[in-house]
Amino acid sequence: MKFTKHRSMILMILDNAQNPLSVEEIFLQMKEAGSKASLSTVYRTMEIMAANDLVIKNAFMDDNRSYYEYNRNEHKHRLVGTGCSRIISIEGCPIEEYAVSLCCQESFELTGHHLEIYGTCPDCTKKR
Amino acid sequence: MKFTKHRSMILMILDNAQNPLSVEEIFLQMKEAGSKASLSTVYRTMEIMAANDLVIKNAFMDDNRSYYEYNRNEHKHRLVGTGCSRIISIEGCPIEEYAVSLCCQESFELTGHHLEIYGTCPDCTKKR
DNA sequence: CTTTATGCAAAGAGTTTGCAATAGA
DNA sequence: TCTATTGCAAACTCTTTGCATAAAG
Repeated sequence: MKFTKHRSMILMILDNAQNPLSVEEIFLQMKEAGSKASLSTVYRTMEIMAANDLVIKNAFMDDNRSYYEYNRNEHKHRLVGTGCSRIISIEGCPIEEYAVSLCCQESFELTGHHLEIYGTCPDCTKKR
Repeated sequence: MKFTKHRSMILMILDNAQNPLSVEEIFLQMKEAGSKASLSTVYRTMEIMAANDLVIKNAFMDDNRSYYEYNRNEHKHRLVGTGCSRIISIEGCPIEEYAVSLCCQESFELTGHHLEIYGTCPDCTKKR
């Protein structure tokens, strides 16, 4: 796997992103930054990067598009304020132990999990 | 919203399904059962049913397709086989108690959470 | 009878692919 | 040099839409 201008730009964009980005969003940010990469290059690159664990492919958006985020190799969960998108990182993992025992019981080989908790933050609650 | 043959058949299929079904899967099952519904009818129907909370639209398969499941109005989590999309429903909610105490501690008002556990099922593990 | 649902075909998104040209190691 | 990457256009898949017809309430 070679490291080209396009690829380092993609990684930089994802590294700076607050949220997972769609291929089109990545492509547009590249364009803004002066890149002339083609859309198919971005598609191909994202696939390769996901296969190499440089990025994580997400599908939680239910709009039939793929989203990608930088893989920081850290296991994190978040409490997300649904009113304002305020985010609180959760210390530790409240589900790991459960996931292990569940997989053991079902004879699955555990590969991961996704957990996010949603709520209304104090400020948003006050405003109502 | 009118109740037609097509619609009751779709609900019946989803009610009997073990997993969320793609539009195409629903369409094929209808065909097998003798229905001549068109694909676009199924697409339109699923959208309407999701808007009316009769079904739940899912997007966790990361193949950029929509999946639908019958809405039993119950809180459910699952263990998803990443190799074959086999799904095992989890009994109870392993995170509810934690979510409540976390929100209490952060002065958030809990509104919900998303939890999904991923693994490789026994069959997929064998095949490797 | 009025409104909503349906079938069909065509259009629209998002994504993938073949191939020749290009650039990294 | 040699192989991996890129751009372009075309192809592909999933989904949506317009419109005339059919069926439900």
